[in-house]
Amino acid sequence: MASITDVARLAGVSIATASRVLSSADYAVSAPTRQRVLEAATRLDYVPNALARGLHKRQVPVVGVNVHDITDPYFSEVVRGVEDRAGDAGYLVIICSSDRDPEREVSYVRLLRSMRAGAVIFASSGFDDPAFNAALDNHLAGMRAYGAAVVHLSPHARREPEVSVDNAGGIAAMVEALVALGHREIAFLAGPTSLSVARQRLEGYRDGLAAAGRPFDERLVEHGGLSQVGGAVGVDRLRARGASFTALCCANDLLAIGALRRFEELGIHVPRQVSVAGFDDIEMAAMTAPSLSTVRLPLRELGRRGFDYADHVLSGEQPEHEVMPTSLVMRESTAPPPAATMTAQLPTHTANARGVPA
Amino acid sequence: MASITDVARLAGVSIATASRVLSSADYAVSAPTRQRVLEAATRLDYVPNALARGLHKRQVPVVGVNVHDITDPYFSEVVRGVEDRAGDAGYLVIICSSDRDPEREVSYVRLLRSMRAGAVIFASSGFDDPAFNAALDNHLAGMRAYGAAVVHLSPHARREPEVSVDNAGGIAAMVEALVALGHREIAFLAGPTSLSVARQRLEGYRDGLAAAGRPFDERLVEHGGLSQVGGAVGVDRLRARGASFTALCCANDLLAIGALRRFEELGIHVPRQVSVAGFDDIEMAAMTAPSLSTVRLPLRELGRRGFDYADHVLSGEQPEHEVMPTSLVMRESTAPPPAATMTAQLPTHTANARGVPA
DNA sequence: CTGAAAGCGCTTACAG
DNA sequence: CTGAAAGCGCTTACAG
Repeated sequence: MASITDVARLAGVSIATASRVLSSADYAVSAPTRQRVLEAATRLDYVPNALARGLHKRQVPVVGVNVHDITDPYFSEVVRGVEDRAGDAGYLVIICSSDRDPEREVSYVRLLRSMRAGAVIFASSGFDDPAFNAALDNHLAGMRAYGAAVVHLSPHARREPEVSVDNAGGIAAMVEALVALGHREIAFLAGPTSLSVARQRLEGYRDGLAAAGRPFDERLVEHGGLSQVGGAVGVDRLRARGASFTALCCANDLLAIGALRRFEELGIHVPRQVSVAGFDDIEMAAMTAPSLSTVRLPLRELGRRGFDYADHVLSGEQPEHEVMPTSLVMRESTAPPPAATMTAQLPTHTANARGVPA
Repeated sequence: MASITDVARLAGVSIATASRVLSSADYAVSAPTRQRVLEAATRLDYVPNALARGLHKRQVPVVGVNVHDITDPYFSEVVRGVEDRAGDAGYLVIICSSDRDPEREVSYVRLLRSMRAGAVIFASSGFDDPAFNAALDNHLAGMRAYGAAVVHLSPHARREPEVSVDNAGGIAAMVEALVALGHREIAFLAGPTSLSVARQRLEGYRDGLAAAGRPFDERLVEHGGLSQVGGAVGVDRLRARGASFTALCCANDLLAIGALRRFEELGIHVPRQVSVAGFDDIEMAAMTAPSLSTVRLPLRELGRRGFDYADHVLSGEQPEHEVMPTSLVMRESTAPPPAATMTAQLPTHTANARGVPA
């Protein structure tokens, strides 16, 4: 492995001069000298040692991305966006799947700090654990101390994200679209209140209702895990309670797909008897039967902007916070409501005309 | 940012001693001294500088994973497996999505080399471009020179993978299962011959046929991209040619899903009129209608073994190569064949009884 | 069990 | 435009 010393020797210059031409900064070096150094470098197959360089620069061109789980399509898409831009800037991207485990997250950030990563991007939303947040803030402060950029793509410990997606606006738009289709009673399958993203989406549901002039009725809301099982359970709970609705809006696609499956099992036709809408537009959303109407999030772009933001911070700027718009994707799972409301048509255990729990 | 010097000073010992207790190697240090150093370290919130350490050790605890695209579920699953084990070993994982672009792959490996990554794992299969392979081999040699481990999870430039999945065996097992269901004419949608993985799977198709005592007929094979579009196109080509078959085995799930959709459009019932089988068992395979019979690959485990292999190499061992078994997942898309062959039942443009092109 | 010192491979003021 | 030298923060023979 040739070092800069070998290159300098072969070129017959000092290592300072060799460094000046090799480090690609535009130092004033005479053309012939520069030439000789470049030749020596290629001859020796010189590859600079990023560790040595980083030791001096106090950081290395590496960006860590904190995700819930890299196999979750939401996050792999965001990571890919980060990678798109990182590649252009000569940065390597490290993935940190914390499985929403505060301890793992802290330990990853500590590792990133120890590696003197130039930036961390938090793609997954935070926890409300104070002890954990203190430890995390401590490491983040340590990172900022050596000049690293810290970027959040979702709410994190009460701090506003630097770049984010308009969760509330997206759900609100879907609710309004459902109202425009003629729905008057729209139920909502929310995620767990412990997740800030889920809270934002629930907020969007209220906003959409308000914008459409419809009242908010908490009996039409069910909380649960953001999974298919959660969707099935949500449908059952709503029905057991005799909730009356013609459309079901969900906090994410998995929830919606779970609901779709459950309705199918129950022999309830979507969208003829009930409309179902998701959120995220994961790949699977286009493949279900019926295909899912949902809200598309510009995830890859979110990742790109996240890196750009970090890049700007690294060059000493103070970039603007940014909220990226979502877009509606109406497919087969939504349609105008049937003449009567669901409970009037469907056999539920305890249903009554107005959806009041029996 | 406290350095080891600060810790040593506060503890009243030399930095050599501080290093000996902090580097976690089991050096002989008196208990009270060790205690004082540890206290000083926590007091100062000391986080070791991995760059300085790596500069000395000539490598850093980082593993790069080369993938086609991190958003492809196949690869994100493998990466997650790598991450599972890397985490235990204190390694960080860098993802390198090369989009099957030789130049990008080479540039990523160069970057990994410059960062003195402890290991590279190639999850995606290689190219046959000689110029590219020379550049790649050069960087890989450079990495081995400083002690890095190089692991392949699929065939790469004629080299046997260190750890891999039994592609041929998996397809062969599916073909045999289809024969066991009663199918005698089984068509195959292969991937592009330029991909070694695709070649292995085609080989498996031949193996399975041979094992079941069925002849290989090249008119029942179609090549194309490993995508849904490729699946639809493959079905059309087979039919246009009047190929006669009761089961369609595909080189991957996307191909199979594309075929499923195409058959649906054509009004051909799966599995009543034709059985369809995939390969990979991506998440989507369980969600299609009908759900897809396929071959499950232990992808996460593949990633784990890949890291384990690297880890063993790093500790100076010479681990055994390993081929991981696949398993059949029979769902709704396969069933016994109809009494007559497809062409006898279905209206195709140029079909005739024996499937010979008109 | 502990310390002084050299060295890992770069970069960047500081002189000239 | 070029070089000598200090320093980034560690680890590890080498002595004692």
